[in-house]
Amino acid sequence: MSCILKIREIYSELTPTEQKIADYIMEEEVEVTSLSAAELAEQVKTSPPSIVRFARKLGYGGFQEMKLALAKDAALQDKQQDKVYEAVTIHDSTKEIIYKISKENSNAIDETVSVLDEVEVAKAIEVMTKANNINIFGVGASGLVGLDLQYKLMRINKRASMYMDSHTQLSSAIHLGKGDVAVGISHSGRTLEIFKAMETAKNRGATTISITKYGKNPLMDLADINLFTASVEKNLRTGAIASRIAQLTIIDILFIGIARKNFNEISKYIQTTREIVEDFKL
Amino acid sequence: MSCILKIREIYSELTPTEQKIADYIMEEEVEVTSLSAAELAEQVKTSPPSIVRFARKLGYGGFQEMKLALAKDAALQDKQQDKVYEAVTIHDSTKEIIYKISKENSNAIDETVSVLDEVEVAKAIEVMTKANNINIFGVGASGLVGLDLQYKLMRINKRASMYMDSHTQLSSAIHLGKGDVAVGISHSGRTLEIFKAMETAKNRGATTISITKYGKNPLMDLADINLFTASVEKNLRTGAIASRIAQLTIIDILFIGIARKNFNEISKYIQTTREIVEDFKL
DNA sequence: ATTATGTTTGTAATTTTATTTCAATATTAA
DNA sequence: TTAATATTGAAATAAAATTACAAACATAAT
Repeated sequence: MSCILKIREIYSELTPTEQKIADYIMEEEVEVTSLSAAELAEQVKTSPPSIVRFARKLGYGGFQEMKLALAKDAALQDKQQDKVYEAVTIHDSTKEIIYKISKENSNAIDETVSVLDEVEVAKAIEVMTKANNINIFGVGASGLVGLDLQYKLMRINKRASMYMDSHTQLSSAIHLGKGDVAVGISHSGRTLEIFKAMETAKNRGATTISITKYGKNPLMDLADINLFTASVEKNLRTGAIASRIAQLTIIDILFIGIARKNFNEISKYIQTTREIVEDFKL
Repeated sequence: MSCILKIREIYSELTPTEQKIADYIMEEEVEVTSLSAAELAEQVKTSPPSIVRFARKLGYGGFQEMKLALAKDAALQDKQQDKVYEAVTIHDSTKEIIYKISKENSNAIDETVSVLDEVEVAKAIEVMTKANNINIFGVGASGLVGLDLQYKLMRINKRASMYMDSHTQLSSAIHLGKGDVAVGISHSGRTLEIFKAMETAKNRGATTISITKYGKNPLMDLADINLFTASVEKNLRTGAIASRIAQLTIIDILFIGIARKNFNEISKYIQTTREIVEDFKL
């Protein structure tokens, strides 16, 4: 565990002097690394022994050991700093674009993992595995994500319908019922067509799953199960860059979760698909 | 720069005793952290002053400072270990699936960056920016990636044709000529339809860009510009999980690269698109 | 209020550790 | 071979961490 975290944890049971030391370390985390026990004592207006006792209380062998732990913390923090990337500018070289875009996409994945509720994912996998019919709704970039999900499900003999236009979406939604599942994909969670189709599906008794950005929005309010993506989007205000990667990561998780449940059958299907597709290869 | 890297860099200009110290530190990197200068000297069969001189030679203020640097190195190394993920198994919990899939996707991006040739990317951006017509070819999962590229280009008023079936692909390819660009997406680089369409495009004088996994394959042999994705694919042998994320990252890079070239016009288009799309929102 | 008890804290002594000085030794060039 | 230079470690020194201990403080019981 990180040193700072340890400090926070036992802060309340520290003596006044120790709390003063804790305050200083939490404030000046990095600087402490280059201080001696006596110097630190001077900063905090206390004595070297108190510093050593403090280090011991945190579970370290002594001040020296605590300093090493703080250095490690700082290193990881620096690493974290790499995440603070900037948007691409007109003056960026190709190299910089490659770096920034890849970072942005990586971050989208990491942050999505941190907002994704594991219980909701498990529920989604459960209902999709048991579903009679699966309907997927999405338009624009989210539509492509929906197609991806449909295509993946098809490979494991799990039929799903995916509609990108509003009329077909509503026509299809109206025939859903109990035991069916509707998946609505919309980054904003405010896409009118998707909302209407999902509303219809829900009224008909289908279980509804939303894939939207994190935060309150009409679609997640409506849906039974909510899967969130991180909402970062920095580049050129174009939208649909990092958000799509995040959505696809959720799709992958759902797919693998469903595929895993009946692994043996499924690997047979995949093998067959694979062999047939191979015939078309050079 | 990491301490070990510094050592390697100046290794040849170290004195015999210093090289012995260097050897020991490179071997026992982590352990050194908990040793005093005298203890380390004993291990290496030398004296404390030599240890201190060694640290100074690397640019540190003293042995203490070098130890802090080594601790930081170790922390980062531990972090790196996170990358060694395993494929999902039937027994994995939802939590493990989330973790493993996200890691796999992150890694696909990182590794793609490492195989992607910056010069080829720059060339691709250049020819696509100047192209009269852009034709995109892909089938299956790669077809969805192609659609994504088409959709993105459309948003910046750069018309591109994307065809998912072989007949239309060939019919379209035959009308290409000099100044046109054909983009062929195929993970294996061995998809027959895509190869035929790209061959036709090339014969007609169009510039051809391939997006395939890293390594020799027919499509990259044919194409003028080759963009490679990392070829990792561990999960359930299903294909099209990480590879798709890698392909999309390349698409993002191309898109941003093209969009950047005429930034002002483009942000106007995007703004307009955005406003119109907003009208359809809740 | 006063005393006994235990805790907290800093001073001073001690120990450990790092660093510097310097002379012995090894290496290199003339 | 010899002079100049570089390398190295023993001993001395300086700096740092740690310990021992007693004063100061807080708390509870009388």
